[in-house]
Amino acid sequence: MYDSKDPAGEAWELMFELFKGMKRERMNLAQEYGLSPMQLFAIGSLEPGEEMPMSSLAETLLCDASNVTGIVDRLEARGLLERRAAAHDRRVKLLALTEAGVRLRDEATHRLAIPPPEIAGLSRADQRALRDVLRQAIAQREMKAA
Amino acid sequence: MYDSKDPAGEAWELMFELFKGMKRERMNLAQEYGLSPMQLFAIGSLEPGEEMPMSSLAETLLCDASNVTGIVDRLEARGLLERRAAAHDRRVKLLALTEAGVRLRDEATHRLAIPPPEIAGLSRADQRALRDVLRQAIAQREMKAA
DNA sequence: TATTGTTATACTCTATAACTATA
DNA sequence: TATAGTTATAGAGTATAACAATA
Repeated sequence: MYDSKDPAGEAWELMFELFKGMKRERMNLAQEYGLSPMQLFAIGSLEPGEEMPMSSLAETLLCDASNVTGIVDRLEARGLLERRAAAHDRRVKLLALTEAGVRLRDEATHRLAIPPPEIAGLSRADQRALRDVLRQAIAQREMKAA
Repeated sequence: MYDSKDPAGEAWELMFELFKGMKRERMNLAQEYGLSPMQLFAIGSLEPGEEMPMSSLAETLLCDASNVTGIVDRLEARGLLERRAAAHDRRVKLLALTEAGVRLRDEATHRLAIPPPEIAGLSRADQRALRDVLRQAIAQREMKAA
């Protein structure tokens, strides 16, 4: 038995199909909360109970630091997060979710973590096989970094 | 042997890790061509040699039809596509890639189709296993649609 | 009457550059 | 001097509503 085509290429192509569905879902979810997709992503990037400098959020969001000012302004006006002073460096502002922010984040994160029908409908054995190969894939990345 | 956690949920979480890397790659590629991510996505959505109504592109892009006017304006000004009259319905405008558009699209599509190191670094057996499970997953979708 | 694409409007995201206040 | 965050600016994406041409 042989492959008519590169299996890695086909696998990547198929994953892209699933990715498109996720994009739509994220847009719908953001709209439900009255947030833009980027605002929802920002909320999701903050860990409840932890503080993150604005510069770190800019890296996570893959955008310039100047954009974060506006994004954070709007989320702060909505009462979902707050700016706090950093103890050791008065230039730095630390971001932290408010109680309302934590609630929204937990709910949204939970809903986005639910696998789509394409994955949920697989047999348990196929789900485990998929998980195992993906663990391998991500492990490759960590090996390379070291 | 048992699972400490839902395998579908963990698989979905791991796929999300790979998606994040793809987002960065798409942004970098668009910037190389001097296009916005959305403009590159629009170019990639048009099949060389085929025509697509603007309304269809709006559906593919997951945005309102009014946005497509501006996106297409900018791509047309760059000489990457053109508007054509539809024979049967004079309200409709058909979009078609120019020669330059086809060249750019083919090159960008080819580069985006290259699997990331996480997938390329898997053993051939793992790549096939991943492909087979993803074929199953997408087949689920088609079964449901019928 | 309904539909396709456009325009007008208002808001958000985006990068660049200049600025403030710290370090 | 260098860095964290802001502001100013200009361009692009976004939805809504109103519109023209056509069906």
